[in-house]
Amino acid sequence: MAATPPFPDKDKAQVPSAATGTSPAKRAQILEGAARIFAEHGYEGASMSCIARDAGVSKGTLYNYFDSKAVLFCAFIEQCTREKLPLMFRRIDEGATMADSLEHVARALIELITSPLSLMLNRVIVSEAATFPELAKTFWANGPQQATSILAAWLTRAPQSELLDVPDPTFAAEQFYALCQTHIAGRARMQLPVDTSPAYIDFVARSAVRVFLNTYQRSGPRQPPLAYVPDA
Amino acid sequence: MAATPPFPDKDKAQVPSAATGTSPAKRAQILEGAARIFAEHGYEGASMSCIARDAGVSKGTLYNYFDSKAVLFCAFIEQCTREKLPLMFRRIDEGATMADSLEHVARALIELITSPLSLMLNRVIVSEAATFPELAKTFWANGPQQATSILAAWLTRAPQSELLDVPDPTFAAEQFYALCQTHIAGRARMQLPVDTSPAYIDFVARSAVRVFLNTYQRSGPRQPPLAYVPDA
Amino acid sequence: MAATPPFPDKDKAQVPSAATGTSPAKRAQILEGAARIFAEHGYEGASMSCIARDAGVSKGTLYNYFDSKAVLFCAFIEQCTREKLPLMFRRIDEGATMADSLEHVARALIELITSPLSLMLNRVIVSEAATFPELAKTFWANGPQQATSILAAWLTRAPQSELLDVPDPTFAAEQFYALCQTHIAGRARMQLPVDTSPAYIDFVARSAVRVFLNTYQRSGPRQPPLAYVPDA
Amino acid sequence: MAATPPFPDKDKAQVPSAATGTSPAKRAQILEGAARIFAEHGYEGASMSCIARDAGVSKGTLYNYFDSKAVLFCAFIEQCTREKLPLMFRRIDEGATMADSLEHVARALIELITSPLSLMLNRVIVSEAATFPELAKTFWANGPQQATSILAAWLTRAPQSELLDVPDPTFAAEQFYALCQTHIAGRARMQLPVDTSPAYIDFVARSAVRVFLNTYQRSGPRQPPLAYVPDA
DNA sequence: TATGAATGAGGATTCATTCAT
DNA sequence: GATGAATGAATCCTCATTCAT
Repeated sequence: MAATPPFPDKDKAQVPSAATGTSPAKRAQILEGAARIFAEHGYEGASMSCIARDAGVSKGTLYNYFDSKAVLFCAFIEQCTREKLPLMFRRIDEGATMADSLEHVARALIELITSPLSLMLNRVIVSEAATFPELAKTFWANGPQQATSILAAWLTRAPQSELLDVPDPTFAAEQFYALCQTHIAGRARMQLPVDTSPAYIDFVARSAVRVFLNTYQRSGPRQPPLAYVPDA
Repeated sequence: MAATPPFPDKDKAQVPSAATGTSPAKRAQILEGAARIFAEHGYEGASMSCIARDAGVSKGTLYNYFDSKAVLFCAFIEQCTREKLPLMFRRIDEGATMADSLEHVARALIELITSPLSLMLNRVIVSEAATFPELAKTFWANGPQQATSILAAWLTRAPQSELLDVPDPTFAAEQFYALCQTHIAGRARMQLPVDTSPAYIDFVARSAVRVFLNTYQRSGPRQPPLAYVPDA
Repeated sequence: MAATPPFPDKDKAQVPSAATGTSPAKRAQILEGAARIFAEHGYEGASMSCIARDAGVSKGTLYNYFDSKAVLFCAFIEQCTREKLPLMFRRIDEGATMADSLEHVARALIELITSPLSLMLNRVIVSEAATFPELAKTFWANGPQQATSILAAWLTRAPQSELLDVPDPTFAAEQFYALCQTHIAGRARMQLPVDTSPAYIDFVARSAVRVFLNTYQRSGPRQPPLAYVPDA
Repeated sequence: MAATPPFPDKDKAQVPSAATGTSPAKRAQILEGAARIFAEHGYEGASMSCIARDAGVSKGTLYNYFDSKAVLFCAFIEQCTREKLPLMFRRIDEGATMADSLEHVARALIELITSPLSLMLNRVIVSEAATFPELAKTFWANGPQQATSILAAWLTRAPQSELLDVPDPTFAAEQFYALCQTHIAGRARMQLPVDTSPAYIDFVARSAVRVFLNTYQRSGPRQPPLAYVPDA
């Protein structure tokens, strides 16, 4: 029974080949349409006709700019990932104290993690991770890794480096990043209802900072854990 | 242009199906095939023909046991989620000290999070969360929520409750759960290469415990952060 | 058994279709193929593959021109009904006498009723009347109703109105129409063998006229009934 | 392109063959289920599973009693046609006058023609006339032909034969039968709305009688045409 | 004999891709 | 370069029929 061809070879699009289209404006127009459709329906659920219609071009033009659905999908993910993700966490807003600065970071991370763009990219990349492994790498490098790198670098810079005891800044940054995901991130990724009120985000952020500093701050009294009071 | 295009519903109210298949063995056989295909290709990418072939039954038999692809998918997810996930984190192995016990928990959580079953469920549920929101709920209840509930309950039980200051056990458990995901979980979800050596997992586990206890332990000296030494 | 079987509607609100095909020639070509297959096998018995093969186009093209089998079926019936049926009985050919004129009408009606087109439409419309009630309306309006309307109008126009006593012209026309169906129409509808020789049609037509005028003619001697002599 | 087998050979069921079932009760039970399903969905639209379920037997039993769907369909039509149709017009109820008697006949014919059974048989037989030509013959013989035969015989029997001048009784009966279909029968066959109030049926019946007798009655004055007054 | 699970060809429909205009 | 009609393989699902129990 070597009969029916089992699955379409999604990733045979290795040859960058033809793609004769040249107008950057039209290319961008197509990518915008692709973004809307892929974001809503995922890779398998999106159809090239839909994308063409949404982008306002013909299917022929689509194929002039992108050799295949797979290539278009990758281009879309790469573009979002490279151009939009990094903008969401570029630098650390310094606060009055180190704790203040870290709270800014924590809130920024939570916002990054729960942003529609990030969640959508997470969703489509996770679901196509086996088919397009490159996309996961790019996403990781431009999203989580960039954020933790910035934080790790900050941890080792004066003046905060004076106050901290951080033997492995990368790992410490990743712990902080993990703490910022408490309760919210996993649920958001599965589109389960989540409390994203500013008060709750603030609580999560301050809790993350407190737990982090209780370990990584060089001296000073241990801070007791926080508790969430919804109305506060 | 007289008529609206008439829709040939005709007699949908037949309820011809209701899955007449009854043999539990064959049902299990089908679910096994479905597991392989859904796990590899996701919901949209899997075809009923493929599943039938893989399960060693005809397409007709598939539909004798499951009314539609959606129903089969849900049955598969529900079964994995209800029957296999809870087995992966049932109880807390007590150690000599509270830190030992928490290290056992941390290792168990990391293993749960990085298990192929859990990752696969995560992947397909995330990618179909919009279509099948119930599945996310079930997964959450049987996986992460169960784990954190068990941990939260343990935190409030003597003797460890004597030694801890945990105003919000659920949140504390979720912070611990988040800490256990440091570095590993996000990468694993995207099928990126990940260091899952026992040594590294041990390091992550002990780091989580240390950070956790530095905040939630009622008294005692602050423990300095750990550093990973790969060769150790 | 948690969840209700989720229905994967997902995104039916796409309106991906709307029949993009535009070439009238190809549309006509498809309708011709559809005519042959629907006429022979009826709605349920016809398959889109067959129609595509017969029309000499691919299945995809079929769906570029018609959104579904139901739409194609309706288009086919509507076209036949609107464009071809009315041509078969447009006006009344006046004869030397009123009886002559009515005989022309009768023969035209019998030909209409027994024409392959009319019989085919009758057959498929009757068998799908419950599913596509609009088609029956359209057929009736363009076929029988048009014919009886024309006749009813003629009955009330001078000079024949002078000679006739017709209190209810519509009903009178329908009686005449019914008389023209004597012996032939019912059998033809069931594809039973039928004597459609000109001589027999002539006999039926003249019998209808005679019976009709014996009641509706204002004065003059009653005409005795006719008898059919096959050899004549 | 002698490629795909175009249509299933519906009528290959010539060999009466196996059909090992023997219990007449079970056979009747199956036919009752078949009646309901075929009546509602037609031949193509009915499924053997549906029929089995509706009849309360297994599919295996179905095939023990009837070799195929085609055979079952024919058996169902034959049974209805032979056993139920003739009961609907068995004899002529004599009235005080010949006109009275004919009015009884006319009303009985109209009721026969518009009865659900007759319309259903008409529908399914017409739609499958090409596939099962035998059924049309049987239906005709047991329905319209029987009715017109009885009437033709009555026309030639004393005392009415004395009063009538009927050179071709069969044809005369068929004209009467045709007149009884005025306005109602064609519409009913297409499931178009039809006035079946007793008053209207009465009007149609009396009109048919009047028109008939104005030609076929041996003597007496011409009766003027009737007009329908709904409220009367 | 009665059952109903199993079969697999065939149904309507979709969609990535090509190519003549 | 842009278009969109045409293609046909692949999709989910149905159903007449068979056959082991």
